[in-house]
Amino acid sequence: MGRAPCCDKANVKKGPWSPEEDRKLKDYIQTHGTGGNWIALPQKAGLRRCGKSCRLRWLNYLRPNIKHGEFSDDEDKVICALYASIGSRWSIMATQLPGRTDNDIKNYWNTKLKKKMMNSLITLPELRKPLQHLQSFSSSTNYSYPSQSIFQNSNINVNAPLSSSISSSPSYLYSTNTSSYHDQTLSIPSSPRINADRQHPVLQSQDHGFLGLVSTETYQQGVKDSSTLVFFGGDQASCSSNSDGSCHYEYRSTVGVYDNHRNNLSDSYKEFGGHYDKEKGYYEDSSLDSSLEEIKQLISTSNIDNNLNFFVDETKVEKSMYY
DNA sequence: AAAGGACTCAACCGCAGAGGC
DNA sequence: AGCCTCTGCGGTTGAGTCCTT
Repeated sequence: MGRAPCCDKANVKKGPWSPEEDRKLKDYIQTHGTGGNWIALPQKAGLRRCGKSCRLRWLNYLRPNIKHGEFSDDEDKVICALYASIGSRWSIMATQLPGRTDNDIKNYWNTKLKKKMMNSLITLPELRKPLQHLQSFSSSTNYSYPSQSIFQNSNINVNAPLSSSISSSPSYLYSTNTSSYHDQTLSIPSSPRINADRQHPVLQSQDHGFLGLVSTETYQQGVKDSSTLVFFGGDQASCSSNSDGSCHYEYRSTVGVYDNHRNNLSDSYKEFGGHYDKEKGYYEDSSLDSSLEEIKQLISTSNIDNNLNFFVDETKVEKSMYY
C-alpha cells in the first residue's frame, strides 16, 4: 500500500493560478496567517487547491518582498560560490539572497547561470570524452565537502550541514577543503596529459565539458590560503580521424585560479593547447598562449600555496584513446 | 507569415526528515 | 519503538513564449 495522498486529488485544481485564487490565498494568509497547517488552509481559504500547491504559490510568488526579474552580477557570484561549495542546496542559497526563492535560483542556475559559467570556464577535452568513465568515477568516489572554509573571509554564511558524498547530485565545481589540509602538498593536473582513469575531482556536465577543481581527496592536501579555488578546463576540442586509423586531436584548455577574496576569476586565466596524435602522443602547441611552464607559473604566483606540486601521471597518460 | 525548435519558469511530484501520538 | 501526518526540499515537467529559419 502506497503513501496516503496529501489531498483529494480528484477535487483539487491543478495548473496555473488565476488572479482570483491568488487574491483569496493572499487575503487569507494576511488575515489569518498559515495557521501552521498548509493542508487545512485551502479549505479555510475557499480554494480548491492542494495545501502544498498553496504553500508553493505563497512562498514563490505571493509573499511580500519577493524579488522578480534579472539577477545581478553580485547575486551571480554568490550563487556560483555557493554552488561550488555546497552544490544544489537551493534553499540555503535562497537564505543568502534576500527576495529570491529557492525555485528562482534553481531555475536561474539550470537555464542561464550554468551555461554562463560553462562558457567562461573551459575544459580539458580528454576529460570530456570518456563520459562513462567520469560518471562512474563521480558516483563511486567520496569527497569531503568543504564546510564553511572557503567562506570564512567572505560575507557568505553557510551553516548548514553538508553531505559527505556526491553520490547522487553532480556538482560542477569542487573546492578545496582547505581547513583540513594545511601544510600538505596540493597536487593538480598540470597538463592535458591526463587519463580519465585517473581519479581527480572533475565532474561531468550535462552537455558541455567539465569544470575541474582541485578537490579534497585525490588532490587534497593543503592550500594555505583557505579561500582560493583552483580549476582547470577546456574548450571544445576537435578531432579528425586519419586514413591510417590514427586520430588528430586538438585541444585548447585553460588553467585558472579563483581568488575568493577578490571574487576574481578572469585575471588568472591562462590558455594552453596542443594536439594528440596516436603516434606522437600529446604535444603542446607553441602558438597558443601558454606553455605548461607558464601555467605552473600562473598558479605558483597566485596567492595559494607556493608548494603546489604539479602531478602528471605519465604512466597512465598514453594508455587511452578517446576516439 | 508560419512552422518548429529552444528556452523559460511556474508548478507538480516524490522523497526524507521532524515531530506528534 | 513504530506509525502517521505534515513540511520542506530538490528534481522534473510541460505550457507558454521567444527565436530562428
